[in-house]
Amino acid sequence: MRFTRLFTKTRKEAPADEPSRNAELLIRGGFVFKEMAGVYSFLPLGLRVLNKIEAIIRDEMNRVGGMEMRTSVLQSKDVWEKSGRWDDKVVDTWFKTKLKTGGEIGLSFTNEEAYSNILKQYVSSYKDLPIYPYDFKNIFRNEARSKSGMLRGREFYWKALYSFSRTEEEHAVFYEAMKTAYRNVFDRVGIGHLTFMTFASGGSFSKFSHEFQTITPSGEDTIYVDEKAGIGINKEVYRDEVIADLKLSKEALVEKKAIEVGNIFSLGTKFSQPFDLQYQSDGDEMKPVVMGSYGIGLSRLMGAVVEVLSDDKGMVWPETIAPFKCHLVALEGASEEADRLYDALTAAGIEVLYDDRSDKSAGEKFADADLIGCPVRLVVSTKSLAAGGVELKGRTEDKPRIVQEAAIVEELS
RNA sequence: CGGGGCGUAGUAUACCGGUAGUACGUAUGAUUCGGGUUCAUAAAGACCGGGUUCGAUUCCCGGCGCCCCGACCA
Repeated sequence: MRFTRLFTKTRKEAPADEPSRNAELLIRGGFVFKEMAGVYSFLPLGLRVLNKIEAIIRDEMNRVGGMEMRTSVLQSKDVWEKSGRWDDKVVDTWFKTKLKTGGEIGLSFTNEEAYSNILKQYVSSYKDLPIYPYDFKNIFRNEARSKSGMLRGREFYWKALYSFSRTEEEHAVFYEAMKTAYRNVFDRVGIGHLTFMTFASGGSFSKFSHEFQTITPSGEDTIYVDEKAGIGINKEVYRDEVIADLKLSKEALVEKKAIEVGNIFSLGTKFSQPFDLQYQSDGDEMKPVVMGSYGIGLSRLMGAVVEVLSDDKGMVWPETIAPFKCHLVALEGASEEADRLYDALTAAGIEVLYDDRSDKSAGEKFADADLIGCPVRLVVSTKSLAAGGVELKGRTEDKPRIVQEAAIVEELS
């Protein structure tokens, strides 16, 4: 991608009304556009990152047997009345509106009801189970106070998977597989070392739910972490008996602020009962389906990555989700060589953001490269050519090294 | 939802009851060419509604919006 073809621009100054680090950098870098509080549009650079995160999650969900589909955003009232969650006194974050014909509808704020309602039509036998459908979609919550940039939105993009199992035992096996899948996701997007599986309140069907909490001072949640054991306990269940139950010691637990980047939940028959979601067993008995829910907020995850991996110059994207693998800077007097290099890299399938602007100073281009945060920066200039090739520098490295032009493609492959 | 703060060019800010100033960005022309170079010129602005006043961007009221603290958060 040529820089001159991107319609977004970087900004030197941070918006005054965005004190959160993630939104500040994402807006300055031209990754997102703020529509209103808690609502962001994804610009070309931001969408590339979001798509890469999505691809990683999709891959991990498919590996555990997930089946991607897409539930609707508009939801009818009667479906939600079955679970009792249509009532504003029960759920106060609804966005509701009316149909021309008079009916009331809502914009989905979660998916349990939608899935239960759909599956009621398709599940009737033990042969139909287990199944693990999931989707990526925009979710709407009328938050009284959205905040912290991408971390708590009114409209956000998430992945939700629901498991439909025959028995508690079958559910438990899948639940464990999802723990691993989630670990993989956070490792692959580059924040695994800061992300801890955290025990949180479980509701009526299990002792605990599990949250995946990424440690950062800007986090909203308070957790107690045993870094050695790789386990955390959410403040909401931080009690002596819980610590003992998890075989942890109070001395090893350190209080930290963290962002909840994902959670997994055993639902039991909480939703299958009101939706009458049952199956006929091989012993000819009617049994309720055992459910679980597994969510990851992708837009929040993207914000969390920025929050924990950025430095004073800008964003620092892990290669797996960077908008481009390398940022090629052409300086005065080397545009022909830079063009050639861009073509060679592109032909080799390497993603390049090529700063081909002819009216910007070197300093400005370097500042933009740091802000945008691609893992590798290449500089082609008369100076680099005189030194024998192209300058290559990792985003977090101080000093560049010279690589021969002919060796660059191999170096980056 | 309770409390607090704030709404001025695209962005960041200043002043003011009487012609709204600056910087960044943008445009044009020079200049410079390895960490946001320098200079000239130009375009571009008071959230909405009401009130007070000869006159309101400024004061008052209401609305809307934004930010922060708290509450809430499958």
